[in-house]
Amino acid sequence: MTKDLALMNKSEIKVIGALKRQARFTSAQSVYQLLRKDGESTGLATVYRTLQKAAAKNAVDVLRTDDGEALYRLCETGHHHHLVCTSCGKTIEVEGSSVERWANTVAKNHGFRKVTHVVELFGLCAKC
Amino acid sequence: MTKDLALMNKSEIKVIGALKRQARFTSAQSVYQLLRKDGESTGLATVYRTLQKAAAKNAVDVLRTDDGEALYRLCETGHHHHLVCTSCGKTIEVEGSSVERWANTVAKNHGFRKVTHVVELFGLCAKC
DNA sequence: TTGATATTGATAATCATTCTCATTTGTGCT
DNA sequence: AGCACAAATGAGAATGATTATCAATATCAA
Repeated sequence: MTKDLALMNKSEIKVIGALKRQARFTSAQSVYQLLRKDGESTGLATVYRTLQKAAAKNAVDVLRTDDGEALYRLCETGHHHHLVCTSCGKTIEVEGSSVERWANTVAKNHGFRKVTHVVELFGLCAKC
Repeated sequence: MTKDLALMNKSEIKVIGALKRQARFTSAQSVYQLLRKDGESTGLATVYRTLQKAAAKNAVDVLRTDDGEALYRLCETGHHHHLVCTSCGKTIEVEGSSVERWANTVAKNHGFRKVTHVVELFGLCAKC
């Protein structure tokens, strides 16, 4: 969920605001370009700093392209996963309670603690 | 599963062979260093080429570190997922038929085709 | 052996991300 | 308002994994 605007400083408002306007996962570089087009003077370093801080506190979701580039997205709901169209980038947030249970069971069976999981789905959407 | 050695050329044998000796996910840079320590003259570019080709045909598994570095691993079984210790790197291959079913159902419900999924678990193993 | 073709290793080039640091901005205090 | 000091910022350099380039080398059929 989006952090209350009142709790953000000016840079965070600009960066997260720009991200909010994107419907799909967007790279830090792209966010930087978008801000520049809007006439903002925000620096690239600030964009990276802001996005990483936001990701660290789960305010935005992150995933990686095949070549390792980090993509960010401001999501609506709490914990969820994504179904992403590899052609047009359309992204659907999906629930996965069965996956959560499975992950916890597997972890417990092997004596693992503090387990987190990465679950993302990719494919071609109906239109593509 | 490992491609038959007879079908590999010399470079592939060296690179995949070095990877085979590693118990955990290993970077291309590390594989290169390992080969050098063994006195091999294999070039860095060849290591990258070989690992990527192998990954493309699912002969090795790939995952990414938090900073985007690609890590490779030669796995035993067919399609599976991993439970990785974030401290020592110990990796366990796990099955997830329930996850596969969930992924297919979700994809179908949203009209997606040719769906693939990324599912990895991270945590602290019993020893760490 | 010979010429066509594919592979290789050294090295340079790319490019996202991180680091550095001088400057600006924010904040509490008087 | 004026001031001291901490935090945030932006410009540009530095880093480091990955790619691209290309001449040298290995492969192999005829």
